[in-house]
Amino acid sequence: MTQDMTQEINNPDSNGRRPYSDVIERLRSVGLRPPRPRVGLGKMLLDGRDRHLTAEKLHAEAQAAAIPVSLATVYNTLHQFTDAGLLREIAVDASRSYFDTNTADHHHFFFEETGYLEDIDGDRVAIAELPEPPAGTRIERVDIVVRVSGKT
Amino acid sequence: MTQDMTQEINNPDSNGRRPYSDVIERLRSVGLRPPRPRVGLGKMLLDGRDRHLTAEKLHAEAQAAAIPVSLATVYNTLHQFTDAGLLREIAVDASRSYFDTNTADHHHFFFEETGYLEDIDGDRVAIAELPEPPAGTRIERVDIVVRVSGKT
DNA sequence: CTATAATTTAGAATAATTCAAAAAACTGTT
DNA sequence: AACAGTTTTTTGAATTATTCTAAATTATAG
Repeated sequence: MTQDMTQEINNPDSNGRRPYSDVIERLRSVGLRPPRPRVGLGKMLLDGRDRHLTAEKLHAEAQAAAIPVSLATVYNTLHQFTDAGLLREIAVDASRSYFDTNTADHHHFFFEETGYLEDIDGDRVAIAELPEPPAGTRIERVDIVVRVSGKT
Repeated sequence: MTQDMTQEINNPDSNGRRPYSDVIERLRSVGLRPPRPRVGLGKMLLDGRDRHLTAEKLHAEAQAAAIPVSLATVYNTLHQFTDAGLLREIAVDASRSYFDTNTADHHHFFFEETGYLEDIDGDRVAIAELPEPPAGTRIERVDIVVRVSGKT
């Protein structure tokens, strides 16, 4: 390897695209450096698709995509991204953590049988009334989970 | 012990109260038999107080109340009660399961720093608009979690 | 290119929960 | 009150998700 990876990563690839630079910029903008595993995961997580992933699933996908990251790094990265506001953590199932690549205002359908999550755009829900937050606190977020089950 | 426990349990105690019979009736009404550990936990869970408990906390309370149940039984019982509709399971924190003794229509404040949960009566919240459930499904429940954090 | 700091890694450790097999308790029937 | 059949509980091991730790690697600034 004659050329170092920092360069290779930022330059246009053989198709003329610059596959990593967007991710690197986003990472930089939230104060995260761009080591290769983090960038690799960033590319999978921050490509604009709205997805709900567990750490295990992301790890498996990374392996499949020939991005060799350890599970510990997957966990670290998910939490770093969440802290930086690039992801959101959702609690629906008590035993697994789901990370949501959609950080816009939105809510979820939760399919009780399958554990599947589906986004509900924020503008399709209207909360007409909500109590004041307890004294000394401020509302960070309102999460709505609509639990549905198959009619059968 | 000359008298068997089944009787003792159903009869008025020395204060003239019948501490177990209500619980036993409720269990029976949902198809659960009244073995002693289950009744003991039922007494702690179904006494009308609105509480949010983890399995560990309930186990500790039971020990403290001289109701010797194993942790496995606590888990079994919590799930049986939940399946029977006597409790509700809440997912807010990914790592712990909370069981809610309040099964009426209501929602929650979640204090992010402490993990504490506070009830919001169902009539203090109004949802003006909600999308149709996905085809082939029916809404089981709408859970709203208002995440708050200390102003400091 | 080197020194320093940050990051990743593998694997051990932890925490919550579930499972499995044996022991105990409950039920309905005599 | 005793019996047989079933349910429930128990203990401790097993599992699963996640976190931690120390060493090795990689990135950054000078």
